[in-house]
Amino acid sequence: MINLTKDAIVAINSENPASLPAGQNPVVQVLQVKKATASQPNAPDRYRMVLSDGVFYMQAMLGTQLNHLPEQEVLVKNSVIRMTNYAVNTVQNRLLVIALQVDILESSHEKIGSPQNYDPAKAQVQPQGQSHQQPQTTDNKPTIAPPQSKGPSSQAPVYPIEGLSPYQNKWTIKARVTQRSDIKFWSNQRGEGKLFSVNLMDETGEIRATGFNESVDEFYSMLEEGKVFFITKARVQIAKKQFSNLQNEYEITFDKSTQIEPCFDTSDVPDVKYNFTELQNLENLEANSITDVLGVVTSVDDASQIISKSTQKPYTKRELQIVDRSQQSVRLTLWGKLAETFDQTNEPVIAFKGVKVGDFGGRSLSMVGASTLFVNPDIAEAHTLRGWYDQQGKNEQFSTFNSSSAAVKPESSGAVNSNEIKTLDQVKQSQLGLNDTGKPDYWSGKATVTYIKKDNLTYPSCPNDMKKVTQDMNDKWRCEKCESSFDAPEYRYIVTCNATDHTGQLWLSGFNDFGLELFKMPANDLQAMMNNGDEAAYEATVKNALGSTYNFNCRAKQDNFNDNVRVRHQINRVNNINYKSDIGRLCDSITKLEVA
DNA sequence: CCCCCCCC
Repeated sequence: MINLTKDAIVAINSENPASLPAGQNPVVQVLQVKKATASQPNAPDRYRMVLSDGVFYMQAMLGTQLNHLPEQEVLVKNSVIRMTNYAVNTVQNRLLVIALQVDILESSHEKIGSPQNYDPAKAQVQPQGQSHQQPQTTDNKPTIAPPQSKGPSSQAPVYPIEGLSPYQNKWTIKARVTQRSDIKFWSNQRGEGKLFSVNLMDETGEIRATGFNESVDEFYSMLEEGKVFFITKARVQIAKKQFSNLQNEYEITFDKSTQIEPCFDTSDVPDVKYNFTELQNLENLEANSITDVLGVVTSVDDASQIISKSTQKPYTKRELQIVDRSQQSVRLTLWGKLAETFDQTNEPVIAFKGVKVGDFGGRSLSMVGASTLFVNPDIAEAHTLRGWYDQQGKNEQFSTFNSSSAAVKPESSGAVNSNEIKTLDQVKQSQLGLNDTGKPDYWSGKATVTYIKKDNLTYPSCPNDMKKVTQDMNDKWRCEKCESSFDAPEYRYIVTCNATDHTGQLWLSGFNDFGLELFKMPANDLQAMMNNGDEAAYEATVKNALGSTYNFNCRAKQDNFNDNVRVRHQINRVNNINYKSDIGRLCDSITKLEVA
């Protein structure tokens, strides 16, 4: 037999929630649970409830994070629940409970008692906000300590971020600034102004807050990253999810009445929380999703300028290579001021929060608006990674994602860790590609193109599937694979070349991407020179490509040719030499020679 | 009231 908490409704409505018997989390019966009419088209569903202690009942709402309970019919009419975390606020002069965390004690139970509507006027309850939060582990802890300072903290009780919504307007949050943007100036048809935003976090959740114009002057310098503040009297609005990757349906806008003051008792306000994805598992995430990663930065490119195709604006970018214990390496792009000022040369461990997963080159990462990075964070995972990398990771091979097959075949990726650059002689001596399994080996090497086979450098291909097409009797180009005909083929490169380094030479074959890099023009253009009889231009283009030096990323695979086993080296990708990091690599190998 | 997050 379940007992409802005696006088729970009176206590909840009183100014002193701790007056609950023995400070317990109230056990109440849900007399009704119904989906509320949406206030806005894209607003999340909200569930209204009527809660009873057997004597009185009152209106309540369910925190949206608990929507799954009624949706999965775990919480239904007449369920008995224990509210382990809830908030009370005034909406249109009526008191409303928002259940933030509940235990379902009984899913369905007969109605207990004959409760009456609780009338706050009769009970002389002041219609003012209340907050009540108790750790789930103990039933006897007092409620949140009353704020000591004047100003915002005395305006309204401290309220969990998770419980904020447009339905209540009297609250104070106690939150840590986990990220602060630059001040941004905008100008459009509707006017101009400046703004900034911060990410705020407490034990229960995160929310983004934005300040415009005067609020920038008033609050920007104060809201330093990492510090904790009491914030009150700001607007809570539906978040535009397409622009936010924080886990909150709402966001805050500071306005003229907003009050913010620093808080020095910060022990209960968490730092940034991470939910790291191992780099190898990035292939399981969808492109454009947002995640956190932790990696050792093994190389840092120079900053460079790109022009956005859509806005024609220039942006500074800088690419890093990061690795982790999943033996995976991935490229990560920094933008703007961060790209310009990033200066980390000692292979730091960096925690990235809220980076965007892209599918360029298989998988890539990019910092976006709400992303943050933390160099050498003092968290357990970072220390573990540091130890592993220094002791063994730095000598290991890392897989890279690659555009054709990384997402489905991790074994097909290869090493491009600059530590793993092999000489061509090493490639031959270690007989890469020759093994019993028939599986390819992957290698990276720095070499110079010294010879290119001039005949059959291009082939006419099908625009649909890149397969070779042949000219039929009607001068149409026919693809046997997709059974279509075309007026003209799309020429693609198929390059056979000789690559040389200081230890020897090797035949390599590469395809269209390599040809584009090598000749700086589409295969159609090169073929046109041939077709137009401009053999000199053709020759000059090929000759001009000789002497190109790259870091080659190759696949070595054996095949049988006239009963002879031989190894073919196919170019997966070439990278231009980053001279700064290449010199570092050469210096390292000189040091190793000296030691030996 | 911004809301672009880029490029290979």
